Amino acid sequence: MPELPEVESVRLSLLRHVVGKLVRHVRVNKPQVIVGPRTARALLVGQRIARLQRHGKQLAFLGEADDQPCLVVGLGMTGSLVYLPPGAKPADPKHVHVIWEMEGGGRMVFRDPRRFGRIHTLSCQADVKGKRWAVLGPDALRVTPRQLWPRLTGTRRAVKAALLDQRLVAGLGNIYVDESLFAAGIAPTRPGQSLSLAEVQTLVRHFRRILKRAIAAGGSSVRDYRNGLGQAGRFQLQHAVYGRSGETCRRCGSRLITDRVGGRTTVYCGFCQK
DNA sequence: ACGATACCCTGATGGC
DNA sequence: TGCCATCAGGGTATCG
Repeated sequence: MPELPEVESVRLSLLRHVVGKLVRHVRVNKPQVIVGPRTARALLVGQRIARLQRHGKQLAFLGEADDQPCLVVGLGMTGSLVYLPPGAKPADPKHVHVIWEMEGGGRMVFRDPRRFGRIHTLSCQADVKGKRWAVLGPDALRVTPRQLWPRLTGTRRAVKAALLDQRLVAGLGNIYVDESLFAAGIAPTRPGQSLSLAEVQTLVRHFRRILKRAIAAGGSSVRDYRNGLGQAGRFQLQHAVYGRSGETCRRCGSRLITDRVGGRTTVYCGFCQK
């Protein structure tokens, strides 16, 4: 499940292989994954990729000029973007939906078995922020407690459901919400409304720290996440609650609770999280 | 208007 | 061994 740290790991691992490179050709196997025009030009053919920019869980491929087409990729649950050096073949050719051929013979492959991922084609750079990212909240690595507090207290929903809502804050998914709420000692079921500024300060401090550590570890590979070079992450080894359903709390030793909050499986400690 | 739920989709898993 | 049900969940649509 690519969340902010996984998408950032993909971005960092792709940088050196695609930035500054001309896109020579594109092959689309599954047009349904593309939202917007599907012409070669819209898919960056003939353009040089100048920058890779991330906001929340979304990754943008930007050209050199403001008025050139751009791509915004959302990986969904099982989507991956992998760079293949000249001559290399995808580890698994099944569910390969789009292939870009780059200058020099390298290729970038979009693969997504569950097909929740999307590639948005936009006609100019202004549309990335103006259209695609306008609906998203501040990036989770940049949001301040002062920004987040009114957003969380403005809803009666469970704080977990609110944190998963990309319109309030962008980048957190099921893994990092559970990990952050555990670290901050806040129960996921608490109404957003009930959080004090001090609690939101604690929460922000913890999710910033956790996200940065996760990026340093190359993300969490729970099932099939891989970075832009096909490598697994290692942060799943440091999870305190996610995926530890029924096991004991590392802080107090009591049995972790498994519940459904915000429509998602949620693991937390009934004693450490109030 | 808000919040909860259904849906999309495939692969892994477990029970029989 | 094979079959079926269940679960995983990001984002969006739809319903109450």
